[in-house]
Amino acid sequence: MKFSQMLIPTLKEAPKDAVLPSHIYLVRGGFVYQVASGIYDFLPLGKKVLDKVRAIVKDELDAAGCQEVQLGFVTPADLWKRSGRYEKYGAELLRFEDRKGNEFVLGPTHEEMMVELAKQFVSSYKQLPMNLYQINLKFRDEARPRFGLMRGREFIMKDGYSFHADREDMVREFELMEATYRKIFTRMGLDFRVVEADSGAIGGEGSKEFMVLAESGEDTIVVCEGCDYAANIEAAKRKQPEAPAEAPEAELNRFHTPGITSIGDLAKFFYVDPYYLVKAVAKKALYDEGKSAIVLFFLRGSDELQEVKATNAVGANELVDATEEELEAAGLVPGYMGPVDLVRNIGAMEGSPPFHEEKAHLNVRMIFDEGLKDARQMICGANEKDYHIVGADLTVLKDLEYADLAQTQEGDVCLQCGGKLAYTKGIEVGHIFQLGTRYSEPLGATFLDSNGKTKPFVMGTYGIGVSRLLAAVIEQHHDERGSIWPVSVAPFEVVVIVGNIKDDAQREAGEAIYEKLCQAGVDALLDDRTERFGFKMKDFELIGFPYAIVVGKKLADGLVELVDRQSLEKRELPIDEAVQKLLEYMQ
RNA sequence: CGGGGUGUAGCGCAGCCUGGUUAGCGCACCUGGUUUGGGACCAGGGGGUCGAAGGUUCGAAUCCUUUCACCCCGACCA
Repeated sequence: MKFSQMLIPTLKEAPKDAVLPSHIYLVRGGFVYQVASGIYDFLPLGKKVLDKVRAIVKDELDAAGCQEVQLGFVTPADLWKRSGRYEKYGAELLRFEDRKGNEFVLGPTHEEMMVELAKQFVSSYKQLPMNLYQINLKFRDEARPRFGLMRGREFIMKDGYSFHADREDMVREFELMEATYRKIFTRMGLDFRVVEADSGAIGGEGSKEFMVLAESGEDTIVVCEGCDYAANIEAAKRKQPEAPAEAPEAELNRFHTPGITSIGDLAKFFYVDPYYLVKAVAKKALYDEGKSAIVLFFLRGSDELQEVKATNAVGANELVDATEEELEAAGLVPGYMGPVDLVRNIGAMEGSPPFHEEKAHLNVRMIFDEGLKDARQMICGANEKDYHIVGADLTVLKDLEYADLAQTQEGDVCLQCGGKLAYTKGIEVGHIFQLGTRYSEPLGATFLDSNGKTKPFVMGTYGIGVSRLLAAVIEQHHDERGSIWPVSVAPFEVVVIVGNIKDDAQREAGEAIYEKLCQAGVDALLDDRTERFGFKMKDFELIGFPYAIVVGKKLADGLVELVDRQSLEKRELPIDEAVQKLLEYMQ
C-alpha cells in the first residue's frame, strides 16, 4: 500500500478525554475513532491489527482442534429467560423488541446460544468432545465504559465452549486451552501471568485468568515472589498470618467503651494489636426475585473483607452496604456489632443490663472468616451501645459458619511455598472456566452415553478479549513517541520512507525496495507522501511500525537507513543488505 | 447508580463572569509559490444551527429553566 492513498488520520494532539497511552496512541495513530461512549470505528490500520490478532487466535485454536462458528449477535430473550440469566445479568444486557413484539437481546456472551446449538446437533457421546468457538461482536451496556478499547460497550471477543462426556475430559480440555492461550499471548509479544480467578456471574467450578502485566490494569493480582503462584485478589489465598506476640489477657466481660466504634480507635483504646479484635462488616445480600438478607461478616481487625469472596460465601447476586436503619431493624447496634450468641452467653452475667431474649433470634446470618477459627482472647462488639466484650473465646460458640472472607494483603505468606506475596496490576485478556453442567442442565442439553443413558454435557468455556488485546499490546509496547508494535500484530511490518518524494532517484529507489519487500512476502507500506522528512519520521514513530527503511540523502552513496522502532537505532546499509537484514528480522 | 467536570469548525482551545455590529486563534483542509534529514514558510481561501429546546431582553455563545451527550472519580464489571 501507498501511504498517500490510505486513510491514516494521524493527529498531533491527543484527544482531551484520553488518559491511557493505549487510548491516546490508538486515536492519534489513526487506528480507531470514537462514535459513542464505548463504541469505536476501526479505521484501516486498526482493522489490520485486529485481523492479525484474530488470525493468531484462530491459528492456535484450530491447531488445538477447535472449530470456528459464528452465532447470531441478536439473540432471542427466551433463551436467556430459560437459563435464568435474563434477570440476573441486569442492566448490562441490552434488551429490545422487533416489529412483532418479540423480545431480543444483544449478545453479551453466548453460552445460551452455543448450548442450544449443541443441543440441536450433538446427541451422542461419539461426537464428543467438541470445542466450538467464534470471534464475534459482543455488546454489554457497561455502566461506565472507559479507556478506549480497554473497556468498551461494543467489543470483539473470542468465546469458545467445549462439550464433554465427563468431568475428567473437560479438565483435560481446560488444560489444553490454558496451554493454547499461553501460545497465543506469547506470539503477540505479551508479558502475562496466568492467575487463579473467581468464577463470577458466569458460574462454574474453577477458572483462570490471563493477565497482561501493566500499571494501567484494572485488576489487582497477587503474585508470589518465591514461586509461580498468582491469583486475582478476588480469589487469592494465603497462609493464615502468625499471631502477634502479645495477646490481651482478660476475663470474659463487658467493657465500657463510650464512642469507640472503629477498629483503629478500639486498638488504641485497649492498646492491642488489631489482630485480636473482631471486625464486623454488615452487608445486605441481594438474591433473585428481589429477596435480600442482612449478613454479618466477622474477620480479624487486621484484615479487610474481600467482597467477591463474601458474595460467594452467601451465594448472593450482590452485596450492598446496609443502612443504619436496616441494621437497627435487624436488632444490631452499628459500631458495636458482635457475634450475638456470645452476647447471649454472657447475658446473665452480673452487672449486665437485662438481656433481651429477642436479640438471640436476630434475623441475621453470620459468617466467620477462617482466620477466626480457634480465636481466643478476642475483643468484639457487645451489640450494645458503648460496650465491647473482652476476653471473648469464639471456640465456645457452636455450629459457626466459616468461609475465606479476608483479602490477601501484600506481605502475606504464600500457601504454596511460604514466600512473600505482593500486588501487581493486570489487564484481563483471557478467562477460562470449568463450567460443568451449569448451563447444559437447565437448558436440557443432553447426549446419550455409551450405555444409552441420557446425560447433560459437561462443559468448559474460554474467552479472549480480542479488541482489548490491541490496547493491552500498546500498554506494554510504547514509549513517549508512540506505539511499538511487535511484528506479529503490526499494522505493517515495515514502512519504506522516501525522504524527498520529488527527488526522482529517491522515489524510484524507494519504490524498488518496496516492490522487493512485497515480493518477499513482507507486509510493507510505502510512505510516498509529499511531506517533509521529519513529518514522516514522526508518523512512523507514532504509528509504531516495527521497522522503517529510509531512502534519503545517502542514496547518492548507495546507502539507505534501517531503523528499529524499538531502539530507534539507525544503521546505514547498502540497499540489498538493508533488505536482506529486514528479511532476517521477519523470520 | 452517587459525586465532579466539559460541550464554540475535523482536532485542540479562547470568548461567557460584566449581553451589543461580520464569533476568534492554533493545527488540519483547498489554491498558488518557495522548501525537503526531524511535525517548514509566504500569500490567498473554504468550513460554525456556539450540544438541543424553551424563556428573559430592543438585542443571547454570554443571563435563567429544562434536557441530551461526552469525560473523570467511585460503585459495578465472563
